[in-house]
Amino acid sequence: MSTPDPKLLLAWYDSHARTLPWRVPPQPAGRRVLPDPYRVWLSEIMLQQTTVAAVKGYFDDFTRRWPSLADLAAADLDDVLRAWAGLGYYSRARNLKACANAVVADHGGAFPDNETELRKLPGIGAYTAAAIAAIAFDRPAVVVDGNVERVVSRLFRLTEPLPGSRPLIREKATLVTPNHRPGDFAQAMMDLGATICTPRKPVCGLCPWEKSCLVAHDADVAQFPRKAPKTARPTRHGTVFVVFQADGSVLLRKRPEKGLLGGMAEVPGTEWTAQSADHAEKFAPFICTKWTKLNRPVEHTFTHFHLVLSVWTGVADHANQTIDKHWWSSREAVAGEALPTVMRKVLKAAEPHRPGL
DNA sequence: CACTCGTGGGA
DNA sequence: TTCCCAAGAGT
Repeated sequence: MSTPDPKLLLAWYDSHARTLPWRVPPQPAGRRVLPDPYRVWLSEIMLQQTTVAAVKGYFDDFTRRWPSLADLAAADLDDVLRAWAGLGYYSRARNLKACANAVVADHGGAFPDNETELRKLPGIGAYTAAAIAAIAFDRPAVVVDGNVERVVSRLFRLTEPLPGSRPLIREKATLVTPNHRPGDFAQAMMDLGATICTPRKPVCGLCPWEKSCLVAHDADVAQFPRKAPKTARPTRHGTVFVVFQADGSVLLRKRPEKGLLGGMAEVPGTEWTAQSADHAEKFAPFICTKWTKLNRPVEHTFTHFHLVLSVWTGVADHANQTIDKHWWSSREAVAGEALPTVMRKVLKAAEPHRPGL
């Protein structure tokens, strides 16, 4: 069995590359056209643990609104958070803004072209530094993401489960990464992982590396890469209060800057705890005389826990009361708030109780 | 090193 | 329905 030949993968990529908004298509032999580093960086941040389908719309919105790095550096963080709402992993949005500021302040507004300097920027880890160096600057960086882990684990039939196998995966990835067209090679690995060497039902018959793959003809290709067993997801409980005014506006507040959903908007509520302690009456702000508890709680599953929220709704007794660190969001404004998906679920559940329908 | 940190879609 | 997962980073 021969070592996987980069030329075979690059030839496959030349005819099968996905067309993506942040990408420059593979060029004819001898030509090299590099993409805008700003767009490469933005796409890489958005794509961290996030599907291409989910990213596309956000990428279009961001690049339309902030066409250049300088535009993003000049933006308000809260505007960036509002634009990011729904995409998840919100620390990415904060680091995105911090990174834009740092590149302007410390690098004259141009991204550094090497992994070492890229790695020092907020939100850019080992993978993203290598990806930007390779894709935006065509540097021969070893790019190891989830796709590469899967492809390499299969090519070399690595039986040790993740994450323990990572050092060996990197070693093998280094072995196959060429000095020629490293940017296209990195993107080719991702396209291969996304369209051929997929997690569940890989299409080995269409793979340019089938002949050099040690598991292509196994019955259990999809069992690679092997992974350590996952721990069970606990359930947390909380109570939230959807307070309306007669004009249909709703009371919101801002979550703490750090931690889960950091800096995002929410309706007021209790802490989320393991016990379903319903201290609702004690917590409820004294701005509504009458409260209604929804029959059905709102449920939402995060990466590491499941959340069950009891939802109480009420209409404020007096118009435009000022409440410290809260604000009233009008019907028109709610859509543009930095509300994470779980809070949009809460508002949707309370919608039948909103005045002035 | 192990844990935190979102979401929507597909099987 | 339930589970898994998708171009990881920060601590």
